[in-house]
Amino acid sequence: MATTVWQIPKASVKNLNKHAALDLIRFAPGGISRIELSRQIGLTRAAVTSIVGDLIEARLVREANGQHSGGRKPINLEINPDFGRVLGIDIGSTHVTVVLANGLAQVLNEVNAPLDITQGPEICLPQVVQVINTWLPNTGTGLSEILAAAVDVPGPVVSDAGKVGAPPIMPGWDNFPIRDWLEERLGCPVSLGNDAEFGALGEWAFGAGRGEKNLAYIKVGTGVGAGLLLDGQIYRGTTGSAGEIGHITLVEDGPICTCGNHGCLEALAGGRSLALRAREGISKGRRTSLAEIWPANSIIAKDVIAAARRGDLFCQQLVIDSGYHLGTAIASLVNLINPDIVVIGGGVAQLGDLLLDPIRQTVKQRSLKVSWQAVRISAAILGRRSSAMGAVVQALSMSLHQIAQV
Amino acid sequence: MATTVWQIPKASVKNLNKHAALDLIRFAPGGISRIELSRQIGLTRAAVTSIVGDLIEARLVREANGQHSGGRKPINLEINPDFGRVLGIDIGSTHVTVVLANGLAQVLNEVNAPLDITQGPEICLPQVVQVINTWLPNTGTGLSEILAAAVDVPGPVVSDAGKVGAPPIMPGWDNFPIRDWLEERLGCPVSLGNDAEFGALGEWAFGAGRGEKNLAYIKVGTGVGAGLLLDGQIYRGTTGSAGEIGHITLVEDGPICTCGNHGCLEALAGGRSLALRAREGISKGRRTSLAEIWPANSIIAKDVIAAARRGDLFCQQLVIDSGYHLGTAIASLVNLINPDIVVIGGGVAQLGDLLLDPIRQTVKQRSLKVSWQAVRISAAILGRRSSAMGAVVQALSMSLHQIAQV
DNA sequence: TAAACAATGTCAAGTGAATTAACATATTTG
DNA sequence: CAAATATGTTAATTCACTTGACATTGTTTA
Repeated sequence: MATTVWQIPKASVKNLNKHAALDLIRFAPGGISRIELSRQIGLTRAAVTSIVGDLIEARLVREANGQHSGGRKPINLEINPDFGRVLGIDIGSTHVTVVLANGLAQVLNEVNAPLDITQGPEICLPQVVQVINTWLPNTGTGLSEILAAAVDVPGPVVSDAGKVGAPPIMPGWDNFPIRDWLEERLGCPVSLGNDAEFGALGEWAFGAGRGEKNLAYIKVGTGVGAGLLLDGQIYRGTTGSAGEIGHITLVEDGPICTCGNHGCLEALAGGRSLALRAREGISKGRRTSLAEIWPANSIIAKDVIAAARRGDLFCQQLVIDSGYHLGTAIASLVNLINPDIVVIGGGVAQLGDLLLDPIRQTVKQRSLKVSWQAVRISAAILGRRSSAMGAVVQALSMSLHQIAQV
Repeated sequence: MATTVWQIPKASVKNLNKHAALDLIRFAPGGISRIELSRQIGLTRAAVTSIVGDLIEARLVREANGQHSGGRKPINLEINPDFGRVLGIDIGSTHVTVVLANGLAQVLNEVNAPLDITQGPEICLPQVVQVINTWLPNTGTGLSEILAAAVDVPGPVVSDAGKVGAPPIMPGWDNFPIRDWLEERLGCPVSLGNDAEFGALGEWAFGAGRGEKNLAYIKVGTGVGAGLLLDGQIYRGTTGSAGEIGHITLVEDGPICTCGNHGCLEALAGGRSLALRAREGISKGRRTSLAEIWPANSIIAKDVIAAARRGDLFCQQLVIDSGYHLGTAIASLVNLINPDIVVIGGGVAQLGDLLLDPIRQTVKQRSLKVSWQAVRISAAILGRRSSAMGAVVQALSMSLHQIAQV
């Protein structure tokens, strides 16, 4: 099993084993004992006793109960939920979700608010802070109690700089110092990431791909993007734009995409395309419950998904078509990446096998046997919250490892 | 810069810094000083002095001369070329190449021999050993002087087991204990890898992608495969079949491929396809110097490449067509992986820009701006020897780090 | 040319995270 | 209840690394 997500900073190579132990404790479902730690890290029991002693003294870890067999009952260790609280902030193209979590990454409270990302950072970010400032006191938590926060946005991120690259969906955000701006207003360390990347992290830590070594999370929202977790580490690529599966060309002269090209996956299977195809169908007189909506061009992807769920055959077919296109692109990904699991997230993933079956079928047909036999294709377990939970994981990584530093 | 290729075994986490220093010395072009090591590893000068002292005492490293500026001249360090010799063995579908190298990975001697991989391991492997046994004594090196060897084969490898997965081009090799068999006959540790994977390693260490963090090596031979080096580490995927770019579907109802599907990249742009398209053109009466060859179905990819080189316009067009198909698949790879560099290797890569320009053009057209702007697309510098050199790097990794262990 | 400066490299004492080897504790089993 | 088994702790020791002083080797300046 992969052990670390946290990129260990150079200054702490010294305490490598302490950080390794901390991550093993964090991500072990149901806790882990000292002896199991010693086996996995490769240290002696004595060394682990000493390391765990430090972690308990720092109030990061506590002892709990677990099961056993044979001799003496092992003492289970888990993160101390009261060591502190963090925020996970998921900024989408039309909304923001903020999650308050404790040390165990348990969600204590949550808030949603609409947002229009095209309005740029000067409008959006103050809105986000405003939402937090009015909501947080009601949860019984002061802003000063927050140890760290992580934010994700739907575009490629230059993570060292805390800015976004050149996102087509985020006009005006280019070069704005998102992380620094938020750190100042929230008064705590902030980490900036990509939504699909954090989705991958969330599903890896607490979702469908728990503990897998190689995971791809496909976020099918307004756009389509992938977050990659390879050999147990988030993979960002050279300029932070790895995983841009949405702009793979599938159909030579297909419909035009927001990126300027034709026939991109996003233009064939994304939320925008789903709505568009629904409207086209209606104008051609296809039989569907959506025909009642007026004006027809107010139909959005959410409507199509809801109708498909209710049993609307036309909308179900639209979803299935999306599945085949997604499957084609995912087959390429499976051939190239050879992952353990592909997790499908975003709105349409709620439809489960209706979407997944055509994906699975296409992947089986279009990728190498060794690769498709090894891969599971599942819907996101954390659903709408995959990315926010990934942000929580990231925020906890920051504060846990920072405190463990000394 | 990426520092390690060698996957550090658990037992040596203790000497982490010693291994880090060794790799920095190995891959620093023109040597590296103690002070530079201390900066890059993050240790004090005193600690580096001690570590380097150990390495010199073990005869792995020696002092050499370099340039300076300012105060005292730094003493450059390099691997001691005489610490030992290794073999790099590249098994292709029709040939085997064996390279003898010293500690600095300098090629001392080389041998080529034909081979038919479809004859299975019981025929091929004894042939390989036979080639080595007759050639090696002439180089002034006894088999007993070889510290380690690395072998690559053109199929997915289960590297822990030292066997191949389920390669379509390698019937009969499935489950044969290639590594163990060779270790016994050669009397030294052997590492088994995939040809594209070792090609990536070779070009990363001494070729076109020297020291890059994220590199993809595309081997265009009889088949088409990619080796991936991500975040400075070889990436193999879950079952060792990552990088199978050759079986990405490009054309829905395209020509049939060896894998059973239709329209795979390999069936459109691989060596087999190149020869096939040449024969088809001839039978249609196209004007080409290849028409002289008789019978027409004896034409192979090598002939087409040679003709294109001589200026045969028909053959050049075939190569350009291959370039566009390769470009389409590489555009997907660039979108997904966002690499620093894509290195094109194999026979056709000798043609340089004739092949690369259509690739570059297609990638520019079909991938995201942030990604194609960041990526270089180059031909392999090591040419035919990319994989064999990667094998040398791997073999040296084994012996250097094993000796440094204690 | 000598003195000052600058950078690299080494040495010796001290620190702390690990190992080793013995012991303590808790739970199941005969 | 004793024996067996597994987990966890303790104290002495080891060794990689830091600290701070010093040595070496080069350039620059008075």
